[in-house]
Amino acid sequence: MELIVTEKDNAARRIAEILSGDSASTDRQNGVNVYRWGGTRCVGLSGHVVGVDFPPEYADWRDVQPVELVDADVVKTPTQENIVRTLKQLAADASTVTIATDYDREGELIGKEAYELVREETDAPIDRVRFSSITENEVREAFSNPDELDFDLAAAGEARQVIDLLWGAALTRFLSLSAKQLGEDFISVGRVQSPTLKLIVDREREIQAFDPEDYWELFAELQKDDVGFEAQYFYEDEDGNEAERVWNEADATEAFEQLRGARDAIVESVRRRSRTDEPPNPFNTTQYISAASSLGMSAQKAMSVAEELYTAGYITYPRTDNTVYPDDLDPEELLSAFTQHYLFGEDAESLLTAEAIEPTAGDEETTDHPPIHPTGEIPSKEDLSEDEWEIFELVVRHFFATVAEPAEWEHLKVVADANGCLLKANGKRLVEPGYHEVYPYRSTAENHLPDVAEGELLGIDDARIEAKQTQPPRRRGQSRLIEELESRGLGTKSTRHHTIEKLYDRGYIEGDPPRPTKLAMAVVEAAEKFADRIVDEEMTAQLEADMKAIADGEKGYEAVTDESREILEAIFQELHDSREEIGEHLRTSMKADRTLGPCPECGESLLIRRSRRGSYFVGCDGFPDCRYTLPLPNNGEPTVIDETCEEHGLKQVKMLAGRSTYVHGCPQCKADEADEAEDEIIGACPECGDEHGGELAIKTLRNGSRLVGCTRYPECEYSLPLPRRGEIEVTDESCDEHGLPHLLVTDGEDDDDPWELGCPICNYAEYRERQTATEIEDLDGVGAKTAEKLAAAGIESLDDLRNADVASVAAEVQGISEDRLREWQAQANAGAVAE
DNA sequence: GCAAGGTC
Repeated sequence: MELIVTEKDNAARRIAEILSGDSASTDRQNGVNVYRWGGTRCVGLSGHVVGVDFPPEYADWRDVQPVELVDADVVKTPTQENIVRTLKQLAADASTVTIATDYDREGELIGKEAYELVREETDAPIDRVRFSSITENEVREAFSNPDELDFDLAAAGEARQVIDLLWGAALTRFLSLSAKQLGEDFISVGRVQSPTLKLIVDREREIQAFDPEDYWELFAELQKDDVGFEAQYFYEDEDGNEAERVWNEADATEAFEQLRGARDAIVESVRRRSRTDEPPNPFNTTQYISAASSLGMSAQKAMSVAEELYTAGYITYPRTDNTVYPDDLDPEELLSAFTQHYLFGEDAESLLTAEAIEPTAGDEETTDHPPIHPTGEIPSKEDLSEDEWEIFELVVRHFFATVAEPAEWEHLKVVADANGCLLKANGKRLVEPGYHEVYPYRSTAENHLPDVAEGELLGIDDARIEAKQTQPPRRRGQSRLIEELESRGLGTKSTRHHTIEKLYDRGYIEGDPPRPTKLAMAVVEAAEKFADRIVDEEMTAQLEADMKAIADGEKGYEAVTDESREILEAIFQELHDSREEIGEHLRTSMKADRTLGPCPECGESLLIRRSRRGSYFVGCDGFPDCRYTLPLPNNGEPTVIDETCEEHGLKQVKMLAGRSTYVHGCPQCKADEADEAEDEIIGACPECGDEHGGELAIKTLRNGSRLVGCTRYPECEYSLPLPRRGEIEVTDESCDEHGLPHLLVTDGEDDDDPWELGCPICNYAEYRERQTATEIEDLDGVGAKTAEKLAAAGIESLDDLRNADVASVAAEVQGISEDRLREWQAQANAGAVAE
């Protein structure tokens, strides 16, 4: 039997289709797809199926000195046991094995991992094929000219794995131990995440150190006949450049007086030029994320939607660095796939009428995957969620744009002299819309100026002066950060968005655009002082150079990893004496991130704390001497924001709970409001009204939540949730079914359009129903398609998922692994706790 | 429980 091993199931299926001429059948073995035709079997891995780690005796952080990790062994253990078992079973019966993992460094290493697993079972020959896209020609060509595994290239990847583990684990443990943070709030550092964090911290330092400068700008309205247009004052600076900002007030006032005295303005010059506006290059991952972000999608969301569309077969693989379409992509053919479509048809037809179709191309041509483009298979809009359709359309239109004509703009610059003051006005007009006709994501705003000629006299009106200040540099948004990481060679197409997400999870950044926490500033400071390499992007550059040397056979794996161990060892010698100091610095900063302000009872600080049961509350730093506390809401993670409550001098609290993130405000105010609020009785309790006379009342709790609850609480726990915000009004209307009055919620901002909540029992029932309908799709990486598949397997709500037998669901649903399901199950359970 | 890199 001949065995073919690919990097992922999707690749295995497509290769099987090509090589078998569509005759392959699918078996499930240990829950893994195995494609079979004739005497051939083809199986897909799931990326790395083994992982590197320390031997078990290093597992306990308290028993092992972090420095001991520097010289510890590193062992490989299976992480995807079902796949490893299947691979070995297949290998035992194989007469030849072909490794067909992705054509890049990590693919070579994944191939070597498969090689070693196969070698445990058989001496059969193992060869390697390489192809840059899974198309009939490329695949057939590759399989008719098999090559050998490149062990040097794989060793380069192994060196990276080991160095990342040693540095990451040893320094992470050191920092966590020194700050006595061993639980889930450990303090992590790594070769990629820490320079990324430093990038964010450095920008924050620039902002903090920024000293604004005053300047003035002058404007006037020029008029030709009845048409007015704005013009701006400018002058020639010392370097002979055109400048608009006047840097001292006296000059500005003088120029303004002069401008104000102008009766008219004479046109000095009119310059027209045309500018070509080139269509975008094919999408790599970074550019795709960036485009999706201008549609308001986070990097994480953009990637999970793209993965959905990819697994469903509508777009190509979404993780790629490539910005050049492969030769075998026939743009005409792909366009033809859209000509019959009710939405895309017209655009596709018009693009096909061009004389020659020449796609744009970027600078990066790689061998792993083609740029992201539609496959030609078109989903119906109803089958996709809104986000999925939006992204599908983006990818289709982006492909259209890459084969469309450039646009042409006409720029017009008018310079006029007004009483000795020079004024300029810029106009632009889109002469040839070109690719904009099929790609509506970029601005085509025009600025029309009237037709004026040199020497013409124009009216002048409305001269004004504006005092301004220079602004600090802006924080980078997520997609801007990812672009920055790419340009600095940090991380990879598949990891950059995870890196950012990790910084959020670790409590290093908050908000959007991300801002560093005090802890992040302290971690970067500590690292800069004692282990500069870990926050320096140079470490990646050096590693890349070493990996290249290993791949080229110029350096050995041992030499590179030994050298790295020595450097790390030296760092630990430095760190040794500063442990206390570093720990203290980190702890102080962490506390600062959680501090609200003075305790009203004792004057110490009020902090966000966590009870032993895991719920958050506000407690005094003077505990146990001072036992002052305030409650917090029980959904989400509290975080301190900059706004301060003037009455209590406490910073406000924001609750991070994914989609339902909200500002809780000052916890003291919330508690006071609840203490003052009177319960308002609205009817009998449906649980205990008949028997015990319990009544339902609208209640406000000290943690800010409101509910309809029984007056016999805690004997009777019947309750219905109410919204946190807005004024609740009890109306005269009542519910036929439950006998309770209808409620009206008036939000301060939107007085005219109150929310008719209705009967609280009916409202809650409807709310639950809506929840169930969308909750599955709220899980990471689940889109409409996957939700549909899960529903077909009987999983329609989070409750279903919590109670599901993962193994049997995985066996029933194609393309969803047990691991994935387990992750979702964990998310569903975490959600249950948060509720 | 640590990293970063695959994949889902």
